[in-house]
Amino acid sequence: MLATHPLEARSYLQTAREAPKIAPTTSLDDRLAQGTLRRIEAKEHVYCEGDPRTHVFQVEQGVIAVYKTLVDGRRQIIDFAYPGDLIGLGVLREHVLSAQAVCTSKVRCLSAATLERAAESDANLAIKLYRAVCQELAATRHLLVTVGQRSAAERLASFLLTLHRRLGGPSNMTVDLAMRRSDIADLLGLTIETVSRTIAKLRSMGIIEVEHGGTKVHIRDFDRLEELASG
Amino acid sequence: MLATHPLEARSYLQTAREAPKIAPTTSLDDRLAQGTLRRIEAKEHVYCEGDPRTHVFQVEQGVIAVYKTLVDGRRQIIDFAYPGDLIGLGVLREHVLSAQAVCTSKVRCLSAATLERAAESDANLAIKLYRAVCQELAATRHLLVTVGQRSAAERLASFLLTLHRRLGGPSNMTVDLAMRRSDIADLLGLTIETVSRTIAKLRSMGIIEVEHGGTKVHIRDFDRLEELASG
DNA sequence: CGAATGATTGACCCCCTTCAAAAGCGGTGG
DNA sequence: CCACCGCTTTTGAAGGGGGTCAATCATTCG
Repeated sequence: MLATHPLEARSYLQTAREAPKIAPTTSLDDRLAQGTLRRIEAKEHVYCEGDPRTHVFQVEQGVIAVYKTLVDGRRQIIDFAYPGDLIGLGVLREHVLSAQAVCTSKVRCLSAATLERAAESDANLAIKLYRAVCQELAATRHLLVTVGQRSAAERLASFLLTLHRRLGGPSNMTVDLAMRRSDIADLLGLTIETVSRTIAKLRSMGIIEVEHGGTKVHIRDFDRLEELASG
Repeated sequence: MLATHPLEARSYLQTAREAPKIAPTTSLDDRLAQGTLRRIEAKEHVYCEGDPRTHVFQVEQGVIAVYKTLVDGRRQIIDFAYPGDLIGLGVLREHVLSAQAVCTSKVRCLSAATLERAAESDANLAIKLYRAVCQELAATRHLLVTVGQRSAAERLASFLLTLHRRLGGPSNMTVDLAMRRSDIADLLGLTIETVSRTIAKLRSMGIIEVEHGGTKVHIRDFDRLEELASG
């Protein structure tokens, strides 16, 4: 059967002759490696709500905040994307969320149309996308539980532990808060004042220690932090 | 709430010769049609957190609440799954959430291992799973924004509109609340008392009308309800 | 009917928000 | 070097939205 899509035709021809640039079963990472690298300054947007969804991005360096704003300006951060994370996946032609760099970052850009068309004939790739979205779904659900059910202190504890799991290994007890208090507040459904006060409270309880002008948090009592986060 | 996509043409194998039980490219719907139908009584569980993830389910009838419980009993409902929605997808071998019937329901059961192994060699199927999870991710994000940023009245309005979009067509202004107040509360991160009071408030504002002993809601002023939900 | 379950309503209180001010913390330039 | 400025964070005081506790009402079902 002849391939009908442009990309498939290309891959098919390439496989038959020369070494293909994009083989029928290249991995997601192979494809991403081919994307161009883009540098994003702090507070610059990777994409905005309403933009045509032309690309999918993989964070290489830095932190990207993915968020939704309401008409009156209220903002809910859905996720902080760290190196390795994919952002911009979806089924719609336009972005429903915005993505903004928390600090100077680098992202690899990959054509969404190409990627998703390729996935239509490459089960391996499609499965990878499926798994990536499943991971993201799990993270979003976790945040939903935190925001829907937990107190301010519990939310902060949960947030710090998530950062710790994602950044430092089990031994590294210091996590770097690249984001501002307002970002943490908008992630956890709190105000900056409450975030600040709650951090102070955790500090006074001897659970954490704040360094470097409030940008680094050292976990002093990991067990109590976990207890707080789960309760 | 993984909505499946429209049934596509049957695989060429099936059209060309006999119908195989599971052709290399059967659609998700074909596969689901082969699953056994299981009746679930109200309050009965489809699966529980910690159970081995042996099956994926598609709701055929009724409503299934997918939720997570904290150690102290607090509960966050992640989603109400309605007919057509898929539940139980994921990458882990065990369930991380629980699923419980809100009212007497019917679900179609499909072996998770079989489905996911089939997806590894069937791009078409894998893409369908990918899209289904994307849909669910979008819905979960929407709920997260609601719970993280909106007031009680706004949450209720958002909830009612979501139900309306899902159940009644644009013309049907009456939505059936199959679930109890406690379910709505646990979905929206409120208490049953607040849900009750807020419904009363919307009623006194002339936006909704409650019928059938509190189980049905008639939307009297759709525009004001939308205004509330988006604000 | 009477018991059980769920929904509503009331009174009180607390956690978090809001409003306001002060204090850090870099940068820039005189 | 330090004064100044903008930005962010911290801290304080006051108020409110929703939680908690408790009583009443409604509905269903044995």
